[in-house]
Amino acid sequence: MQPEDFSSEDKEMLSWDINDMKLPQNVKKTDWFQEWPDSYEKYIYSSEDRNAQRHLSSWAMRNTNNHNSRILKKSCLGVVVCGLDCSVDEGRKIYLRPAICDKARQKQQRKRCPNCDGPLKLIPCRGHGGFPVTNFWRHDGRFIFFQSKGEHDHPKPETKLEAEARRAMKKAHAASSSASLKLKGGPETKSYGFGGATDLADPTSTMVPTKLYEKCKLSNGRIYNSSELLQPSVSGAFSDYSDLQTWNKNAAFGRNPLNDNCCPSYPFPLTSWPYDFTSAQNSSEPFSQQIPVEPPAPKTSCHSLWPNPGGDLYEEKVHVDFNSYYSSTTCHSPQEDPFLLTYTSHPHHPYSLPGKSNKWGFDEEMRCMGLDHCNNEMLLNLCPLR
DNA sequence: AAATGCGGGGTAA
DNA sequence: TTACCCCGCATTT
Repeated sequence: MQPEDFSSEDKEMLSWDINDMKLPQNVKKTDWFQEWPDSYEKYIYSSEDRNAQRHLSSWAMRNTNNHNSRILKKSCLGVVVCGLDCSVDEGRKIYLRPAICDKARQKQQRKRCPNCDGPLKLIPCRGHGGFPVTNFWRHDGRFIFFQSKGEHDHPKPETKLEAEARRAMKKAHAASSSASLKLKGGPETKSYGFGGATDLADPTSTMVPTKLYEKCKLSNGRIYNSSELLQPSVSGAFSDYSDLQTWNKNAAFGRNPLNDNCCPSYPFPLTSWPYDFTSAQNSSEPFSQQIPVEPPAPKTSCHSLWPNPGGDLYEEKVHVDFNSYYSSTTCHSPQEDPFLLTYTSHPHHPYSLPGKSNKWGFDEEMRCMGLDHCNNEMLLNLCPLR
């Protein structure tokens, strides 16, 4: 679209700044929640959007005091990598999510690489003139305005959900290890990053805590079986990113190769379709409020089938599942651990989308997901379950 | 336990 | 003034 094609209203929608005294209120079209906002972007979300309400991002963003209670400012913490630059299988790298809490982050940095036991290293974000990328949130009227400044100059970390699930898993492993130690009276489990592997059966009926099971379901839409939960694994690993410079060039500019892979290369390692209609029906938010009015054309094809698209990434299992799974844990292979995240710059599955401007990246992802949803059965057939 | 938000206070340009 | 940062505290998840 050429600039002259914009109406004055469109221009108003584009020209606002988070610091303006007055922000546009005649918003006709709210944006779909962006999980990985990058570069200099602005979005207007519905005030009903739970993810926007919580100022969520899959980048590790911490609160920053800007002495302005009207505008919430957050800055990026970067990504935690292995100090020895180790690789997991197929060259994947470890990209952990920095803990948001200062104390927890210090603690995290004393921990070892889950893959090689080397030291961990925090790569700070310097994407905004040498400072961390900043995100700004402002609630105004029926909308939540979002603005980001800077381009992330580092790989994506695990999402919040992945990190949480990993923690939960580690905890459960510790618990199960100590339980087995008590039972058998001796150390016999080997640590694989998450802790010792034990042969548990169905997670719904055995030692895997229900909470963990739910958490794993929640993290990316999959319901893992116990062998997946406990197999030797390394979390937060991505491939082909040993050279950050390459990444930077790739990410230049305004986009990130991950965004090109809106769907996993191994698209649907799902043991069941994750959408839970009961949950959606029970949603406290009216469905109509969750859908941005007049969504961009690409996603309209399926948006009516997409339940609660602006819905809760992190609260209601279903939506969480999708958004997190598809946009961050791209390119799963059937053999992969659920938390082995891959990072490929060469999408090779039939559902990847061509390069595009970052602006609609997530919408495209949503479209992709919508398509996936529409073609659920077909795709499940295409991608046999383990 | 960790994430999140708030706000006091500091530094540097 | 602006834009960073650090810290402690309270609340939520």
